[in-house]
Amino acid sequence: MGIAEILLPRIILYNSSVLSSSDRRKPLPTKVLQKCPQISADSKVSARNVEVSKNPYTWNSNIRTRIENNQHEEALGLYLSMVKENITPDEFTFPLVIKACSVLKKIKEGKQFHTHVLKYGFHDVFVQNALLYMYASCGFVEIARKLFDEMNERTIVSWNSMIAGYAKSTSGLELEAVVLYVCMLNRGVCPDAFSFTVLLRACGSVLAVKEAIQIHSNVIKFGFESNTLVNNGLIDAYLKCGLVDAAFLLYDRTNEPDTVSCNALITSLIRQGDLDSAETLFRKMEVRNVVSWNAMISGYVQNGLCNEALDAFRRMKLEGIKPNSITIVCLLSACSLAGSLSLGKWVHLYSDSQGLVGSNQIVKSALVNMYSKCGDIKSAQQVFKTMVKKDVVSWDVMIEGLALHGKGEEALELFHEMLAEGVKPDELTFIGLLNACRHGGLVEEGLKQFRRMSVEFGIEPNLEHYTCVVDLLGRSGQLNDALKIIEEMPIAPDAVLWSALLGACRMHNDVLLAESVVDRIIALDPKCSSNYVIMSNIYAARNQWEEVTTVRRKMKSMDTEKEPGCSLIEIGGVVNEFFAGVPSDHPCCKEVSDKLEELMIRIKANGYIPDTDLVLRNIQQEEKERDLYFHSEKVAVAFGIMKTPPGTQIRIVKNLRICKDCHSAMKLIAKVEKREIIIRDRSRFHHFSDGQCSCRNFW
DNA sequence: CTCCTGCGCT
Repeated sequence: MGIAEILLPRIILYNSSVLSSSDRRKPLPTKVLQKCPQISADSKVSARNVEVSKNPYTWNSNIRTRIENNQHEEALGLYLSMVKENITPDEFTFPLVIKACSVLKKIKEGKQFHTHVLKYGFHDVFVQNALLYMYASCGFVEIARKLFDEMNERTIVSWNSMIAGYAKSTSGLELEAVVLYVCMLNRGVCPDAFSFTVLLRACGSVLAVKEAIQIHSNVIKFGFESNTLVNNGLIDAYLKCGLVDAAFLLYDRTNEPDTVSCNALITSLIRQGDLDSAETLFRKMEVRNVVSWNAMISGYVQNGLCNEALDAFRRMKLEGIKPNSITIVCLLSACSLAGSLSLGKWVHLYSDSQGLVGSNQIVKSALVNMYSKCGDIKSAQQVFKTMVKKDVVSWDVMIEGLALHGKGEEALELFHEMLAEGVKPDELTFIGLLNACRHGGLVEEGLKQFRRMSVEFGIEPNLEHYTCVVDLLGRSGQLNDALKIIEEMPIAPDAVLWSALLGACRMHNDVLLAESVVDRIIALDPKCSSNYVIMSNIYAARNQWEEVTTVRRKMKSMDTEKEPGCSLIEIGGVVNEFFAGVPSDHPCCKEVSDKLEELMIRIKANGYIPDTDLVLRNIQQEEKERDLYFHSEKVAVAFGIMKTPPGTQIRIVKNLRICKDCHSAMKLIAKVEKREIIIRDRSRFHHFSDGQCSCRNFW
């Protein structure tokens, strides 16, 4: 069976259609060849041919073929075999293998080649250029510059490589690209098309409209106006600087619209939030390549449209376009968003079979993220372990994953490991850490890390960090300390931050503080319904029904609606969606209601007392209980129990936070049904089993 | 032989 026959499982999200059996997952082929077959063939050649294979020329052209086919790992493998065969590399070998290091960002191997170069004494300009670019593309711009300054002969490629190094740098050195370009002109070196394409990459960050226009005038001056590559670079530069009209003007003036410029426009439209126009442009394109499809898939995912993203992926394959690792990363994002473990697993197997995982850190980090977000923290940890090179994002996603699953101590341990390996933490590392402490009830530790971040690591806490700390203190009952933090922080608090405090007020029934907090929230964001809901919850819990009515009237006048609770459960490849309330539009609604009633009776016999304080309306006890019964996660659980064999794990994704009542009900359902129930809510994962929850009541 | 625009991880 060929790889092309593997089909994407037809997981239908937000819809109850049935999966057709022919589309089910088929066994996957074995891994891609790691070794290059040509090597063994070469080593078996007869004595007559030995002379030929001793010649580095044959090896060089083999290496070049690999590089042209994007098989950079294999190219480096060939070099090793070559050395093993006692063949001395020549001045043509090094530019090739060093280029492979640049593409793969293998600085360690690159440095080794640098040593070899010095040992063999190859100092020609090709080797020097390759080294220069290798250091620049691995982020060592200063080393590259040192090499550049020491070169006794420079070609236009040397200048372009150095300019590219600055232009692509993320450390604010983009301006240096322009400085060097001007320096080059002053020395009488004439730029070529490459000079402009690399220079234009610096636009959009430090370099703004003014510089883009200046570069454009230089393009005209040196006669590269009709060069497609340069023109595309200009279009992209204008888009990134916000001169969208100018970009479209350049695009319209082009005789033959190019795929690359179209892709840039699509990306820009998506960035502006205009998905419809992006779609229209995409449909009009005559030639669509993998980047075009990736741009659309990424656009759908950014807008939360998982179904459309998957659909685009199917159409892409039908058009015969081969997905690349970027496609995989986008798909994994969609899986994380939908919380669909089965789909995520499929994407993992599929990308492995296509050789798209390999040692790609970004794909691996996306996998770690997907497994954590889909509730399979063990697989996330397994993938993480296989990562040879870990960047700050890899550590961040793993720490955040452990936090989501309430493994606070493990997250802290990992953080120390990260520091020990010399990786510098960033803002998101601390979001992960603070979340880990929040979800693990580690108040002191959380405060310690919060203080550390600016003092030791020079990272100033942002609103999100403050929200974590306020939540951490608030949950543990230290409401005044939380308030103090807000009052003393150097940045202006937003509605979300105040909401964290309001939630804590609800938890500890501090109605006085809540009243002053809610006023501040309404002043900042009058439309957000959840705060009115929390406030009316506080009043309802104290039987202050008049106040409840006032809040709800105010909420109505503000034209806000409560976001409806919604839970997803995937069974046999179909995602079933349940909203709060008696299910009415699901094919099995009557059976689900009956099953739920039955479950409630059984857990009541095991000590379940409905927490009717949580119900908003002033209604009779019995009705209050019915309101609680039909929270979406309870309905979804009843459906899951009904539709799966005894003992099967149940996984649910919920859009809001799980409520206290559902939380205690789930513990008992897990116990009486002898099932493991895993619920992902807006804030974290809850693993229920045998009457307990993994969150130890911190959430 | 070396520099080549567009799409990616919390």
